[in-house]
Amino acid sequence: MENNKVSIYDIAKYLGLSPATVSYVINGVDKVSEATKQKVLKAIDELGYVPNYTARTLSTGKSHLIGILLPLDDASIAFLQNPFYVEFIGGFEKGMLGYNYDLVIGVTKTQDDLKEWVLRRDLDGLVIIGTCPKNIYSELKRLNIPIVLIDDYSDDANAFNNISSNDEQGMYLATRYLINSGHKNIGFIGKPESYLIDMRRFEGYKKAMEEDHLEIKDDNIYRINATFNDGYEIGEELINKKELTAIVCSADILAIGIMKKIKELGYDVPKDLSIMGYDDISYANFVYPGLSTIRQDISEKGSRAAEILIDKLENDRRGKVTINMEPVLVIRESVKGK
Amino acid sequence: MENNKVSIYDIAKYLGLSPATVSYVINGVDKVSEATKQKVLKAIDELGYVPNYTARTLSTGKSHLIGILLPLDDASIAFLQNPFYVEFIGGFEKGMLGYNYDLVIGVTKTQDDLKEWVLRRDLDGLVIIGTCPKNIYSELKRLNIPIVLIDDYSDDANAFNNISSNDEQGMYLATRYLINSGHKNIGFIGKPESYLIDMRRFEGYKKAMEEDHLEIKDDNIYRINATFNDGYEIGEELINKKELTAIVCSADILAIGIMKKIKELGYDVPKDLSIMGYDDISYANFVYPGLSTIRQDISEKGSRAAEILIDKLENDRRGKVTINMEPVLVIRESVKGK
DNA sequence: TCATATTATTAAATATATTTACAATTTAAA
DNA sequence: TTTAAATTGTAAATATATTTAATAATATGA
Repeated sequence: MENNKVSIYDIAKYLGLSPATVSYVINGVDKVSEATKQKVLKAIDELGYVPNYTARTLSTGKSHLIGILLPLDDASIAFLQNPFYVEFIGGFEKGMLGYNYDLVIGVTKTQDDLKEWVLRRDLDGLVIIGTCPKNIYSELKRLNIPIVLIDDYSDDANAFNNISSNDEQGMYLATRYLINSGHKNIGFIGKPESYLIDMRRFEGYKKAMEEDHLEIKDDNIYRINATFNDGYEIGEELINKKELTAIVCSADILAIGIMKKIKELGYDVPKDLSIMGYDDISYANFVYPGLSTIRQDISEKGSRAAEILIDKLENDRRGKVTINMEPVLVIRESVKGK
Repeated sequence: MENNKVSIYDIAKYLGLSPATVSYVINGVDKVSEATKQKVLKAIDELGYVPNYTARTLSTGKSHLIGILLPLDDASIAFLQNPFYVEFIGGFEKGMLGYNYDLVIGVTKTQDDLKEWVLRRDLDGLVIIGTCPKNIYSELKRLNIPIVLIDDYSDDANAFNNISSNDEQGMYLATRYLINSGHKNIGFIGKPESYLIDMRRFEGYKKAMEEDHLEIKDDNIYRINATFNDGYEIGEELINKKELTAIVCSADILAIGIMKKIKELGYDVPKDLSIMGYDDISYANFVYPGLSTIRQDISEKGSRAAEILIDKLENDRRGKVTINMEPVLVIRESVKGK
């Protein structure tokens, strides 16, 4: 094998030392005299040595690789239309700063692939975004590496490190803001029966409504998927329902779709309908009028995920961590007082 | 080292064969009788053997890891507000399907880090998005692995595999569409002197204007960065310049910022100003009115990048590949005939 | 000074898969 | 039946870093 790479053997030979001594210096093992250490450090610099993580992994069993699973399947591709992933990854890398871990992306990994993927690469840890297929959790447990689930609201997820947002509180804030602005007939847009995240948000809506003894009418609940198109398509029905003065949406992208249709039909937001979004994606501010919404700090989620993994891996910490992040009300122009 | 993982040694011992034979079966080396092969395959299945890529990498020198460099620094974070990266990665993974490569994300890698990063992980290939710091190219060459540059319009980039869009043609299409719609006084929004990509787009604008003997006035060129905020801030100036009837923007996000300000001021798009974007990010369709723009197929860029790398790595293909993708005019509602 | 303790260094084993060089066996050809 | 050729298989070397156990060198105390 032609190979110009410098190994600890080269350095050892160059200095007339053994590879072990060089390894000790590199790893800061306090077994080497100061003089020898300096010589080794100098040689590393001179020869341009770069540690080979592959060999290190083989030897230590730690790859310093962390897998991140993005669900890129058809069902969730719409979800990608918001910059969630990149923001998350940015935050994650920030949290990893100073620790030599690399992030391996897994897209379209089915549960069959998943286990093999983790094993063959000796992945040290795993971050999974979104709810997993039901039957994968026992498999995950068996992998025996730290795993952080992001926004997985299933019961199974409770057995893992877990970062999510307090969605009930978030939607409570949204609904309360509408109520406090004088609205009484408030619609809910989302699929509480299909998606756990929507269920939790529905609970917040319900709590606010019941607090003020406002009626929750089932035909004010519009069960559609969280995509622009689904919002766009329901827009006409919403604007034509005159008793409805405001809606809360379980996703900004939905609200943006609804808003677009309403304006195409010649109506005005918020005059003809007040709209609350959820997520505070950047485009919530970019559309006109600016969408009032609930912010969850995605980048923060990323760095918290990194911290959890680092703590597990570097300090061999046991036990599971659950973080429920508090959402914040963001007021722009899509809601009008009544 | 407590270790429950199954190696080819375990399989070899289990069957009374040598590890080499097992390796041959796994790698399809035609040196093993059908009978032995079947026995080995059966044992692999029974014992749940998963090949260890770390050991394989050490032995073969090929890591089957490809690095992707996302520029997450301050200057480009605004660029992230469009879903470019995830769409690109999605396309890339699609192109990689069936080949066992994994994608390692490098964010915030400075050029110092970069070389070490590639070496220590034995990266087989590299994808770099956006223009690199000037002095990094010679370093890249020395890495001696296939590299694909995406949307790098610097001269240095010519020495590498290269995927970009025909931006001149794209902006030509945009400008021509405005001219054909009857506009004569057309502004250009972008920074042709600072960004190579904007320079190329400016060339297309110029070509269309000169073709019809329309004057390019320097005070119709607005040199701002491609962010929502910069667009938003220039909006008022643009709408107040009454002789201007249309503008071409070097990025959708810019056009969206301009549009928002104009509407906040009570003006109408396209009645008071016709606007062309560039990129066709999903939000070009989500805003009201829908933004007419130029589409570049990002996902396609990703899969082409994957194909180039695969071809180099699997077939040991030499030479560099240059792909210039053709843009497409997308007509929505932000342009009005005069 | 000798024995013991401490520090510094090395040889060898380990982690796992691949590959080269070679040995053994079988088949085909002479 | 030999010889040659092809097939099937193995032992050992290799890739690189870590780590254990052992040894060598030095220092300390009696």
